[in-house]
Amino acid sequence: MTDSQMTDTLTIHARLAARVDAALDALVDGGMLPTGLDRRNVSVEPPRDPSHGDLATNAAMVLAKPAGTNPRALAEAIADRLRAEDGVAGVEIAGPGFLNLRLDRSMWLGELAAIEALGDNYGRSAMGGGKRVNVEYVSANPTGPMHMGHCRGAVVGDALASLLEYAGHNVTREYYVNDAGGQVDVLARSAHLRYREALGEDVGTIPEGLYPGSYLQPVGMALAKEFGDRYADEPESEWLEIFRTASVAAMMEVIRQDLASLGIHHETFASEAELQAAGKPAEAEAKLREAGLVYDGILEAPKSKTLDDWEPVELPLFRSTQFGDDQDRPIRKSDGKWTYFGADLAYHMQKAESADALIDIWGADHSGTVKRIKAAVAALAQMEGREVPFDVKLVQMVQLLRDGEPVKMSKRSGNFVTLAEVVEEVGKDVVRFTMLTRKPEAQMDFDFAKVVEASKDNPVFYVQYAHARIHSTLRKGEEAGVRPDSAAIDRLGEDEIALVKQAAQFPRIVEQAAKAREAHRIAFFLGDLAAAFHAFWNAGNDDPEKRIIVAQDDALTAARLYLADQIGQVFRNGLAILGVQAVEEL
RNA sequence: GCGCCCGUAGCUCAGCCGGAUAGAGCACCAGAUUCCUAAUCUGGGGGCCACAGGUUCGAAUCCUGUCGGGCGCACCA
Repeated sequence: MTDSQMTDTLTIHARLAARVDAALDALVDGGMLPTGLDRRNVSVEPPRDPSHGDLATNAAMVLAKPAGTNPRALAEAIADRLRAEDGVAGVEIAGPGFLNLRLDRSMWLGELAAIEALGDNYGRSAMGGGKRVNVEYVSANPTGPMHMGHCRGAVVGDALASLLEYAGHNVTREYYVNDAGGQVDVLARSAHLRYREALGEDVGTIPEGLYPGSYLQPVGMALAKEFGDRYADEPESEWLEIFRTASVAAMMEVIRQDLASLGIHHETFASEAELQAAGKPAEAEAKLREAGLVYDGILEAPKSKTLDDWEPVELPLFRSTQFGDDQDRPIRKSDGKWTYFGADLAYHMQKAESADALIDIWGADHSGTVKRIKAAVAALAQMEGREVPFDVKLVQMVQLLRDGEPVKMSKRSGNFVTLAEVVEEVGKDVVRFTMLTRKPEAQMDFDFAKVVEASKDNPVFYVQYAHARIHSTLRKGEEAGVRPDSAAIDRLGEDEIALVKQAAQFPRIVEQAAKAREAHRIAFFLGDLAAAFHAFWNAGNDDPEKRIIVAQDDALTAARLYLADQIGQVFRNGLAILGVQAVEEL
């Protein structure tokens, strides 16, 4: 039995969903429901208002219509089945046909045992069924260090990859290296200038059109050391390729370090240059031409602005309009080289060969190109009959603030805030968690002063504080000679059960977040759980009997420590998905 | 002009596949500290879910339109 299968059989939310399902099966056997009803919209989840019970299902409302019966009657029949189940204390029918379930205490206390047994695997799910999901994120151009503009997409992509993995998918984290376009030629020329500088030449100010950043100085020095003055006065044709390869490699090394400082490690770095060298875009073009999806045509002049040098030219165009795009898109330029899109199209087709689903994380400034790339993947389905689900997640800009004032960034002058600087200043955990406290498609501010604030306004801190409190309590207990023990677990009261109920939502939250592909839901769940734990803790301030460590009552203390220990486990598991450390002390 | 994202409390934002009386934090008001970390907690006031239609047993959620904000609209990357 695998870990994820264990989760499914042990956790409350999975068990109850299975029971509702079984009740429906029984009604099908008994002839009350027709066979083959679509149950995808049947949910089993806690009602918003806790007074309605522990769990509610909408099964009767969803199925009544297709079954040709009325919701109340169907609800009665389902309720009868569920009442007979062990651990179900009561079933009520409410409103238009909700079934509200009340569970025995023992069911909830049993969830603590499930957390203990599953440990780091509590919350893992088999939902993904081992499907191969390729998540492409970051893919920053290899022309310099990462800056803050890349940060959010990097974190969002990485957390999403972990989340999907946790939910039972076979995930590949991929970085697409744009090492074939004009910008890497600019990089090579910039490196050549720094190379001459390293040889002792006074290069003055860096000319317009070259990358001015000082991060290229070490690259120039390394090249000077390797080649001496061999290429100092040679024409570009002699050195461009060599310098391009060397400087791209150097930049990728810098980027890998930047990513590592955020705890991000991609399994695959796919090179655009290699893709082209392997003839992939040409292969794709041939296939598409055969299917009538690429033709030679003339592009309309751009509508946004008038270009002086615009001339209508015949180019190979991909029929993206057939898939909802506004315009067909060129895959090659008039000089015969591949456009970015032409190569990207081939790249996505290649990715689709070895994946069951593709996800790209892009900056919102690329929103205009979503349709054409989705068209490319859709074209693949049309040509080969293999449909690969493909999501492009757009991540909005982050506005950097310092004391409420925007921090100015200008890439042109090389004067941008690098990722490394920010991580150095506020720490990896703060950066990661903060980026996940908002849904990715909403704009966000990142205020240096606020994100490092040690108060409950700061969700990073608030969650870590809850975990640290649990840890320190366990330590205190140990000092007093009491260890967590479930022997007296029946003595836990309603407050404790309420905390368990909340923590027990974790597996369900993981599945829903994975399905929606939204890792930020884990962050919000942890924030809520932290609030519940702090409230629970505070009750002990008013009433010493409610403290976790209760004087003169080792059995009860052990039971509460056991509870705290399991809640701590849920924090650790949630934080692990987000790639944030569960600290033991603040 | 066109495309994408956003619009929920004074502010910053959650709100699951349509579900029951729309939530949290900040700010504001009133409280709690002989305490296992008060870096915290308890209670209170505060809403036309931008607006107008539509779909249906039911809409903040789905559809259409309008308004407002952001991003984008090269054979660039």
